[in-house]
Amino acid sequence: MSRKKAGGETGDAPQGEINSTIKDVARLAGVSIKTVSRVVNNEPNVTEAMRKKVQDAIRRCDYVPNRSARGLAGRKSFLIGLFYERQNSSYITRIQAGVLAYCRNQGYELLIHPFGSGNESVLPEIEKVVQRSNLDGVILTPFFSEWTQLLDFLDGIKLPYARVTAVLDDHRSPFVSCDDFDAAFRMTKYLIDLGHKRIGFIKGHPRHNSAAHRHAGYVAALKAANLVASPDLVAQGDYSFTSGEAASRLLLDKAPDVTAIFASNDDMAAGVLRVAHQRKLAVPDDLSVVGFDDADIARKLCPGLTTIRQPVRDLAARASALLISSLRGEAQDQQPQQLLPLEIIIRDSASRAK
Amino acid sequence: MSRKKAGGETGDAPQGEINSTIKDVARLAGVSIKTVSRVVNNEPNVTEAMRKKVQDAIRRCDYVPNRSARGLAGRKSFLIGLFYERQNSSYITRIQAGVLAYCRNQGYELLIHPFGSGNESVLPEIEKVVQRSNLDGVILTPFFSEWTQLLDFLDGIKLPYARVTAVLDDHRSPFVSCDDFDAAFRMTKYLIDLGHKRIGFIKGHPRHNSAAHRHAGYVAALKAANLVASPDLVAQGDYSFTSGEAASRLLLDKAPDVTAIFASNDDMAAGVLRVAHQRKLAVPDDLSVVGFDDADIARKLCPGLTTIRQPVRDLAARASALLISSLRGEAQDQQPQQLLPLEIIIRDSASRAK
DNA sequence: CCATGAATTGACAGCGTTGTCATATTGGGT
DNA sequence: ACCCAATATGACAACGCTGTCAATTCATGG
Repeated sequence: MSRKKAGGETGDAPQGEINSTIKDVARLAGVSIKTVSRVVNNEPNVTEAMRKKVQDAIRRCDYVPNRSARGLAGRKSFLIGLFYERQNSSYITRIQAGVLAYCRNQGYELLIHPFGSGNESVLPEIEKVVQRSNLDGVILTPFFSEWTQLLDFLDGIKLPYARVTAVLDDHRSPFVSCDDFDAAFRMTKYLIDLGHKRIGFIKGHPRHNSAAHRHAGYVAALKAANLVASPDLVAQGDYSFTSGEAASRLLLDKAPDVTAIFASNDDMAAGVLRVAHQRKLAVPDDLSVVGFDDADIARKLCPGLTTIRQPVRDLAARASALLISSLRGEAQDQQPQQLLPLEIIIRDSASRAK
Repeated sequence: MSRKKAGGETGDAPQGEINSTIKDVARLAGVSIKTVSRVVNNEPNVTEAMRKKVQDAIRRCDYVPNRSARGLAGRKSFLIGLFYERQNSSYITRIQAGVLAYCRNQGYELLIHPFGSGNESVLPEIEKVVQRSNLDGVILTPFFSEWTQLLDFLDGIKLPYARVTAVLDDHRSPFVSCDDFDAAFRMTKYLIDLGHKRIGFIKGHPRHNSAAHRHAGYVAALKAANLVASPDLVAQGDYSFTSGEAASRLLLDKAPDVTAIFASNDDMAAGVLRVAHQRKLAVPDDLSVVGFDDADIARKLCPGLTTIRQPVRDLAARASALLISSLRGEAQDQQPQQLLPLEIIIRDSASRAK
């Protein structure tokens, strides 16, 4: 921390050698440190002239407030946590990007906290982390964002949180989500419009709300087109690649006449591709395959995967905004619950049914 | 921060309602706060009996030191940064996991800092981040770990760093690396042993040292087997999927008789797979393809990609250990430069030459 | 021109630690 | 027993900032 500054950035700033403190700024501006503090924190009741003068001094001595001192005095840490399930790198990388993009500008730093999959045994682990990390708030992604026990715990210790999650009807805290149902509906309709009548579906992890919504969208689209939604056409997966392989084998055995398979995420769709390859089914000629998420892998598979793009980065940024504005005690200048649109990305893995 | 504790964890700890401070511990143990501080920080000159007593008190009132106060008083932040290039999610997720695994236990928290690709324009951005974030040290991954200008900057401000990087011969700071040359040599030899004589190679990003080492390993293996290392067999890539596609097209045009292609990483290998698919070349029957990294995607492609596994997590954990021990001012109890082994992972994308 | 309340500014006491230095306390060596 | 060094412990002042509240300035109406 008390490090030397890089020398001679802008022709040797006046006081620019050592990390300057609020006192230096105050002296330079000829005001009290409290006034500097007011300007830094955008507090009201500072005349425009004063604000200008102070900001100028801040710039001149390259002042950056000391996080520790701020935290100590103000009982805040300016640290927010991101809880997520280990794995799932593409998704989480994008979440991180979104959160960082917003938080940094707001003077908050991000502490990432990958945990094992949500079950009893991680709860104590989470408790410990929360206690040590000194967080001002956290951002939750699925499955954590839907895990009642965890939410109860956070509510209990009054740790503010915002969530990225599937649509749900609790009223616990702000959240941001996508319309999984609608997107699955549209994707299914897209396949139907391509002439497919027997469309298989691989469900996601039963614990994730998104899995149910996506499945419901699929069923609704079939119904809307007067197609039968037979259980033979559906297999259970858990959003993992291997579960996609297993489910598609099962599906292909139960219903060898399917001409298309809609996997609830891209990893499972990759599993379907693998199985199709093993069984000498050409994709998309013999079998159309579509996924969900538009993960990194979707464009790298061959054929490129037709899928649904989640605006993950934006979801994360909005969740951050929600969290930070609530940390600031600001009135909800944003709606506490937001629904973002999903976009179908057409690549090469689905084609007209023969 | 000054939050209530979760109620009634272990039958209502004695003083456990509010976050307790060092004073509470001192009172409970009947000693001065300084002594508590000594115990917490593992300082010498504390009798065993005293240490026990204090540790017991700490446990009884569930004490966790306040990060901000520690930072302020000790001029440390207990925050370490991880700088990396945006993109490349699989690799970076594993790096994060490795760093976290080590740092958390040591009482350090991780601040992640993705930046655009290293060029002049990110340097100021990095400077700003360093200044605001209050880091005690940073961990660098390629390309940043090999970027002289950045290292100069960090040296200039005396910010300690440790690196994950390709082998290099500077003596600037500790680093951890893998033997890219050797692994590439062995992989090439593996292909040669499968009977391949015309083996194409796709180079990585010229700025990364690993790219040169991998290429050198390939060339050396060919030479060792008395095969010609013709320039026709080599194409330039930049570690991206699209560059893999482009390079393999070029390669296949220049040297239509290649029976195997060694791509310098898995993303580019995925690009090769895509092009092979487009050109109706069956992999591995018509063309063997191998990659490097064992990224997430390697096992999800079809066919599964034969590649080289980097112990990324371990690399990151060791770099963290190096950094933290230097932050503590400990004598180098570890070698400042470490070389980790690489392992060939055989899947289904390479087979005996016809 | 003065009184009044609102807006602006400042003085100062913490916040919870660690660093420094002074003060016990201990264990040998005579 | 007695002295000295070494070891253990404690008192207290920072660290750089924010919160509180008092002091000052300003605008307004009488």
